[in-house]
Amino acid sequence: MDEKQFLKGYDPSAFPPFAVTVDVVLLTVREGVLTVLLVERETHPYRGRLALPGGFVQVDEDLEAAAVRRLEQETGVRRDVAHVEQLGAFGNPSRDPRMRVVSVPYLVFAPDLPAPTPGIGAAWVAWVPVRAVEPDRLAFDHAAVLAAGVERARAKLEYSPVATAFCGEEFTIGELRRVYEAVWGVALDPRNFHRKTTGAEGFLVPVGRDSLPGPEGGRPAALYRRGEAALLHPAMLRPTPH
Amino acid sequence: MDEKQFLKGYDPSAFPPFAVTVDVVLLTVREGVLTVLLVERETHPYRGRLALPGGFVQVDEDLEAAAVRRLEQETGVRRDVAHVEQLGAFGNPSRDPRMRVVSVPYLVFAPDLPAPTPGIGAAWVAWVPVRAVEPDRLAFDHAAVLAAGVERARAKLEYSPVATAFCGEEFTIGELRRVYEAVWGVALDPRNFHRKTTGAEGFLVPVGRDSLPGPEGGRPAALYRRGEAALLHPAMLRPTPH
DNA sequence: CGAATAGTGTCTCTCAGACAATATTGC
DNA sequence: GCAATATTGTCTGAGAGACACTATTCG
Repeated sequence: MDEKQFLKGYDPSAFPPFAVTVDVVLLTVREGVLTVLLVERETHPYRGRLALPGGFVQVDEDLEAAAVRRLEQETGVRRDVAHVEQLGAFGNPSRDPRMRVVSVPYLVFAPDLPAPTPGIGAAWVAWVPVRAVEPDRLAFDHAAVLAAGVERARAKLEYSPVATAFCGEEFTIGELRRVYEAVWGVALDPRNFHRKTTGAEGFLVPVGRDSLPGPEGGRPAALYRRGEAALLHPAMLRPTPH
Repeated sequence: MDEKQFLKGYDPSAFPPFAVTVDVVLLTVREGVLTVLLVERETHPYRGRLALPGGFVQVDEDLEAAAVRRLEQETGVRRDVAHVEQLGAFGNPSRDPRMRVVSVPYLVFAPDLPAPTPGIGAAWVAWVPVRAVEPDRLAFDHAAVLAAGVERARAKLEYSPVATAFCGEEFTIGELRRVYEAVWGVALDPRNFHRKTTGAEGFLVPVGRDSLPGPEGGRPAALYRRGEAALLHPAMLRPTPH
């Protein structure tokens, strides 16, 4: 049988049927606290429980396109103001009581945003500080997905410039430092942080203007934009726990 | 409608039908060269083309279990002599001409092994040096999967002790150095390498015996096993390209 | 002025790369 | 001895954390 005949006669039902979903781990920093967007499910299964936003991938839709679509539908965040990366695949056979589902979560970093309005499939949408999330209250295996996302975020800040995705287009070194402090959950020395960020080749580009002084007073800070570097040299290493 | 009724009346065909496969990027170091295991496909699509070993996930089978099963079926490698980690999800809608397929590749590091015998779905199995793989000759999107696996391997050697998975149970510093040199494709200074590996807390545990002298002559080397550390402190950084 | 934040400089310690020197094997 | 590999040690420079000090704003 030649390939054409083979394809024509091909029977998809010969393969185990799966559904594929995408979930979105949307992280931001609000008031100095690492925060994740959660929805309350309004349909079974796990109706009424908190969950990551997400949904089924359509037949001709790319995985990342599906995640970006759900992101826009449920939160109004456009992909061009955010960093989006795949977090892996979660496919434990018992993770969804309906049928066999493999979920491909995407990790998104966005600047602080106005509170989103509930969208498709969600009764309620809110920003929740990551430290306040009770793992057992999340639907499906979303506690593990969220934990993987937070750990990825912490590691990624060390060697890539993605922390800037949590800031606006222009930002000060102090704002960037508060991002690192929120994601890592540690206090950093402002003086060493300034020296290291401005010293890392291609990380930051000075805008040439100063910020307005903040509500707390203090000297206005120089504004920066993100530079071209894809990797941080030298890396911004987390303080060692011991 | 309560949850029970909902589940009872649930119709899986309401969701887009996907197939899910696992692929295995099995890397080893043979004669100082980073090498990947490839098969020749004996079925459509891409019949006769080179591909990564892999196959469909069964309905009640965990993703990693499916990858380990294919690994054992096609190569005889048991998971306890190898390092296995998920590499992500590849789900471009056009990646398989038969139907919509999402593949979840797994990255495996194993010590040098005897040549495997062809297994299910493969006409031919062989070790191929990674540098000799012609990307356009690979089936599906396996060139991209392989590239992701090799890049992950290179990065992972820097901050984790997984390089030891390429060695046997007991190994010398020189054998470990040749792993790093093969994966990174660079020459390393044996003296600095020795100082750094033996100095990294928990990386290596001395066995207390020496290896037999090699065929090239030279002083016998002390044998080591892998230590308990999950992360390398300090990291083994790749030489910067410039 | 003091409080708050921004930014510069300095000191010390760790660690990376370069490479000298010594140790132990086979031939 | 000579070639090859293993191992220890030494030097120098980059970069980390600790922290003194100056700069600029508001009240």
